[in-house]
Amino acid sequence: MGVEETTAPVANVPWQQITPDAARRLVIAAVEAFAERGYHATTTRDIAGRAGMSPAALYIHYKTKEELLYQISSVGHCLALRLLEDASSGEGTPADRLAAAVRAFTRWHAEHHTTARVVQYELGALSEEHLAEIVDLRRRTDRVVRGIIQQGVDAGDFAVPDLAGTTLAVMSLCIDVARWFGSERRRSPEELGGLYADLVLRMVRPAAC
Amino acid sequence: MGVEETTAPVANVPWQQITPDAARRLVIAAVEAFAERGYHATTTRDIAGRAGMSPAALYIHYKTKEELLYQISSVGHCLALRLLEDASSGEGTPADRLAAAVRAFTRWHAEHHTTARVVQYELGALSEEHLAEIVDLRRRTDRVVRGIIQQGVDAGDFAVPDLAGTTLAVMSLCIDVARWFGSERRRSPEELGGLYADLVLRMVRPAAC
DNA sequence: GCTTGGCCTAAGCGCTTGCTCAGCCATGAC
DNA sequence: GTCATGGCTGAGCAAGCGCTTAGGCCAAGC
Repeated sequence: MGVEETTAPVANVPWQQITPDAARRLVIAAVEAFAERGYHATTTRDIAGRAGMSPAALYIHYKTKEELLYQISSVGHCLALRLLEDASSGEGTPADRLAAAVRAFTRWHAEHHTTARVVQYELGALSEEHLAEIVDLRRRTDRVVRGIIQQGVDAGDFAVPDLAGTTLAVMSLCIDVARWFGSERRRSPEELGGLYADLVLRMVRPAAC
Repeated sequence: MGVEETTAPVANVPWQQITPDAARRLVIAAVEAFAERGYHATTTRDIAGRAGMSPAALYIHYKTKEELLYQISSVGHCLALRLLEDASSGEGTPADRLAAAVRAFTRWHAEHHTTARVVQYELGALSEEHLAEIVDLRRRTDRVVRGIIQQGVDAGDFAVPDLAGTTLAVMSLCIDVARWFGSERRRSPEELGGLYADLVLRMVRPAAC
């Protein structure tokens, strides 16, 4: 509903793939509102108002308020997955690729922290079927990162006693950026990505030398 | 309202300091409900029902639904702060104390992940005055952890290029446990505390030897 | 035995919520 | 011209919300 199946490159302008224009304006308004106050505290009147429409206009483009959330969650998760897959299939050592993945994933959560907040913290409001789809996307995301770390271990570059646990910690660190980013202004998404890539490499590096 | 000022030891039985019994039952019911569905999606009827009372009984013990949230948030933040202060003022090297702090903080977020979820993710629903109080508690919490890391740097035990950023990352890692813990059963709070203490020590350890 | 005060309930008030519906208006095909 | 169509609005419905009120029950104090 509103998303075109496309192999077009991931745009830097967000939500470009959503048409028509009114549907896109609604999604952007919903992201803002959901990020600010949460899904349940946001009214359909508020969303429609931010998009410059009457409440009824929302239901021409989306069957329910939940479908709007699903749209945001779906697009966001697909984007995050593609970011990680790109980093994973890049050039260089496992350390290079892990650093690239963490940098990209962190940057995305910082740069689009409003979207990321909705994507990461409002899963509970999805319907059962929609949630199942999203959970599957998250599993795939996890697998990509675990794969990179596994390769580093196999190559002898990393020393990781608990692969699943370390993967979880790495993902968790990046995701939590969405929670606090914006409340402290001093750090840019790029700087943060660099810092986090460094910290993660330290986590997987062998202790002795 | 319901909290006794006390220097008694932190009890393992949660909410023991809240009297009378009915007020405590309400708090416990509210924690469950808020953690499951979020503050805004929880009704006062649901809370009262879980506590075995009529909706009106809630308002004998708490002026508003928000005051219940504040109670939970306040007690939770004080508890977390005390955990970290205890670890910070303990014996041993900075590395020992940092490990102890991370282990305790992580364990708490895992063991009481329902409470922690409310404490960490429902701040936005607090009133302005209550939020200000809580934000102050969080600043103090942050300072404690930064203090430990600073001591390690001063002693030459740690090599940390960005003190504030690393502190943020350490706290963030522990806090995010509340988001996902419970969805994967395999790990106990103790194991997770050990794993995270190890990962954090790796993050602050000097690279060369 | 009566009063007091703490704790509770049934009923419901005023309001907001997600969502619907009848109808308006610009556009484009014929 | 005319008629269908897609995008939109104003008005409003049924349900559910946070919270209040009037009053009942019962143990403790005198």
